[in-house]
Amino acid sequence: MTWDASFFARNAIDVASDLVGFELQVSGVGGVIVETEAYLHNDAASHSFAGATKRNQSMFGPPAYSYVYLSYGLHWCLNFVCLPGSAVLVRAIEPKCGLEIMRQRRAVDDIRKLCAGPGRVCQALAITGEMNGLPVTDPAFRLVLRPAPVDVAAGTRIGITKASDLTWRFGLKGSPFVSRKF
DNA sequence: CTATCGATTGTCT
DNA sequence: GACAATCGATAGA
Repeated sequence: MTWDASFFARNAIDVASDLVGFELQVSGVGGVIVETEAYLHNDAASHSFAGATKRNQSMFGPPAYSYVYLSYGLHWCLNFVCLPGSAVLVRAIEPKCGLEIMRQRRAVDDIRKLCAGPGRVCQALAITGEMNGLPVTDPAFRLVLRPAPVDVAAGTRIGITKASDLTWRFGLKGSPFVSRKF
C-alpha cells in the first residue's frame, strides 16, 4: 500500500485505523503514530456535528488537510481531515526523531510521556493553531507509510461526554507509548 | 494503581 | 455564561 491525498478521502474510522504505524514528523521531529481517534460528521462528539463554524471550518475543507484546535484553552490538538466533516485525531506518537528537542519542549525526561496524549504530541512537535488548514503534503509535515501491517487495538474514545460508547479509538497493539491502555 | 481537581481561554448559545 | 476531543499535580488505596 502506498498513499496519496486520496488515502484520507475515506471513512475516518478506516483512516484512523490505517494511520496507526505511520511515521509522522514536523520539521524533522516526531516518530510513529501509535494512537488515533475518528470523528465523523454525524457524530455527537465531533466538533463538526452542529455544522460548520469558524473554528471547525478546516473539517469541511478538502481531505488530507490539518485541523488544529485549542483544547481547554491551553492544549493544541492535531487532526487530519477525511471525508467532509470528519477527521482523525492524532493522540499519541512513539518518539523516534529529535528526542532531545522534544524533551526540552515538554520539560520532561521520560520518553513515555513525551507524546502520550494529543496535547503532548502538539507540544513535542511544536504544533499550534498556525498550522491549522495546512495540507499534509506541506514541507513542514513528513508522513511516511508504515513499513509493514501492524496489529491494531480498538477501544472507546477518551475525554468525551457524548457518544462515549463508540469504539473509534485505535492503537498499536501492545505499545507502551499510548496515552492509556486498551 | 485510581480518583479528583484546578488551570485557562476560544467558541458557541 | 457554560462548556470543552487535556494535562499535571496531588491524595489515597
